[in-house]
Amino acid sequence: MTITDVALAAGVSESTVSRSFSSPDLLHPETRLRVLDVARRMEYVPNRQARSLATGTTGTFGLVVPDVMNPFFPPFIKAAQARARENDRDVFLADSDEDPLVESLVLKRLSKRVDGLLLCASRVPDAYLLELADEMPVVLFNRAVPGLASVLFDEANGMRQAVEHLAALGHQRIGYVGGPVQSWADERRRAGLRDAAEEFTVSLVDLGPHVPTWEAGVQAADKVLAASVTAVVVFDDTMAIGVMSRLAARGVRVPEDVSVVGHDNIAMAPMWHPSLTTVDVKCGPAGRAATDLLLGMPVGGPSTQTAPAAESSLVLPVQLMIRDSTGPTEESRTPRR
Amino acid sequence: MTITDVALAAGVSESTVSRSFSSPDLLHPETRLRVLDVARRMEYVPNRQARSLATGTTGTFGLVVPDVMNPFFPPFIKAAQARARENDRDVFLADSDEDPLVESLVLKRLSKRVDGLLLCASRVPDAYLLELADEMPVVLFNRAVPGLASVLFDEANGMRQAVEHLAALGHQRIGYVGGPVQSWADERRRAGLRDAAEEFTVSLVDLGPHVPTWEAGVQAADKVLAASVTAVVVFDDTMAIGVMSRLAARGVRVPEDVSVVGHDNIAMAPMWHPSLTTVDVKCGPAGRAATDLLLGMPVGGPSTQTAPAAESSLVLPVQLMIRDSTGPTEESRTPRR
DNA sequence: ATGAAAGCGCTAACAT
DNA sequence: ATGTTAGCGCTTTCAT
Repeated sequence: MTITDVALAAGVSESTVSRSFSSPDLLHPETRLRVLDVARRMEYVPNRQARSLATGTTGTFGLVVPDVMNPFFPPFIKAAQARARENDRDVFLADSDEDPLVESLVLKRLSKRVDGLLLCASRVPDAYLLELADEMPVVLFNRAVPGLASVLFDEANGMRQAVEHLAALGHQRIGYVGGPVQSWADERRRAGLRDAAEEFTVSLVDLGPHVPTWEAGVQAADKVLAASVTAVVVFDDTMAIGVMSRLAARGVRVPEDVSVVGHDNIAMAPMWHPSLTTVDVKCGPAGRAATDLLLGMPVGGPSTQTAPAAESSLVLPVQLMIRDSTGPTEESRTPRR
Repeated sequence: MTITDVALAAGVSESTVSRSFSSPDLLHPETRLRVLDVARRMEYVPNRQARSLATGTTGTFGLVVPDVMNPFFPPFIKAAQARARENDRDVFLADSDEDPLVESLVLKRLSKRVDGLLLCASRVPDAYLLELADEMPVVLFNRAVPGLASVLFDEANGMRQAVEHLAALGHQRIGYVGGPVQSWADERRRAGLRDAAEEFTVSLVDLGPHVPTWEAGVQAADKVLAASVTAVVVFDDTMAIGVMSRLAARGVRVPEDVSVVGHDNIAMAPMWHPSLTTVDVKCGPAGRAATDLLLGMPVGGPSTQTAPAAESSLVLPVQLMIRDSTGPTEESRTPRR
């Protein structure tokens, strides 16, 4: 079933058939309807790759994540592909395995086949991204690069809320179990923590960078104990759960002995015992917003040419969810009256 | 950079350039090398969509899952896309939202743009899948249809191991918290449980079908209690954790009062307290195997024509992981000597 | 072993 | 408002 078949059957030219699909308003409504009807009857569907060749667009965009298995990303992925489909687009998914090298390879491959790129927590250098954005629309998620469009969370505020909360509970020495090196979010959170620590006059102990896995959390727990802090902020919930697991195994009570704050509010956070106090970020809405941003950009050109990308950067609010894993320190515990 | 540019620069015809990429062995090695060198120097990369038009293949396949957010799928997705990339393919990801209607729509869209389809736990009717497989390679995961290639787990054996384990612990009345209706895996497990219950002479209580979410597990927990069983097998780990959460909230001890067995061995299973006894299935290897199966099929034709698909169906072994959520019943507890 | 030429199915000027 | 025509970049007979 090609456009020619339909044209013949409908007694019109190929252009007319083409137009009744691609630019309906250029046609007499009656003609369009008739053609569409014939097409439907013949089960004709325009051939995407042929259209690609002719137009230079693909109706496709690329979605790159560091690790599909990290529960932080699936809500974003789900929302992004849903939004894409609603706009008649398909999405190539690629996993970079948390590796900048793999990521750059993936990007090189994909960039030839898509109209735009949605990059999650990208770990490649700014320059590389700027170059990419010079060829096609690029939207960053959880990573900022001056001049590029991005969807971010208000990391500093999240950390401020966490520290404020812990300080209010009487904690004076707070540890930070860091995330991956090269992670923009981790950098931002470190900065946010530093500022907040100063603001609320608590001391901050850096427990180093980690890959964002449960195992790394387990490993970090011992460092938490060694650092003799009464509270710890952890890069993400997965690690926070690892920390709590190990703490429990060592007979340390949460929150009586150590308070734990996570980040992301993944599905498991409220389910864990004790339920995890965490910075709630809305990944679904973020995925939707990022996709809309991308779809709103003119295809075929640099993502920077039309709108100043800085304008199209979105900072989503975050909210500390206070649950059972944080509590007052022993000393500060208010005596019952 | 088009093939013409390279041809001009290398002083050969377009055909020669084309061949040096697509059918290297048809060329004089020297020519091929020279052309390839020029191409590399010019940063020429063959245009996929143009090739698509000419050959009718796309270098792409579709991966459809019911729910990206279900932790069962990410390992499969990760492995599949990795394997695809290793074979110079890209993958379209689509989420069907556990909805057969959405799934069929997605399938209709994708089928025009891919060389093959990898369908996870598909919920559409057999006939629909057979029709699809008549047009292109199709591989099923966690779903069997006579005549179609699939990658499955040995569901019956998993359930047999679970029941055998529980029976050995002295349980005589076992509940089953079922999975989604329309789910092939759920049907198989039900059948496996029935057989095993007979074999080990225990009675089985059907606690009904559920959507595979934590919330559904929470909800099912009360039914578990009402059914006065001493052990329960749950469709998947996510639900099993929901069951345990609610059980704990109601003051019911696991495994002292009720033993719980999950399915899938998701990352969270060993982390939960008590750690979850579960049927371990290898989703990563399954994803790899399924992708290999798909890539091994001749593109452009029905997936059934060459090899009898039944032959190309893979049943992967499963292994019960015994952890803390299962224990002997109070009565059967061996007295200390 | 290589070249010439005819498309693959569609879109987009350019006519009319 | 619709038809004509010339490609988009590549592959693939068919020649040589």
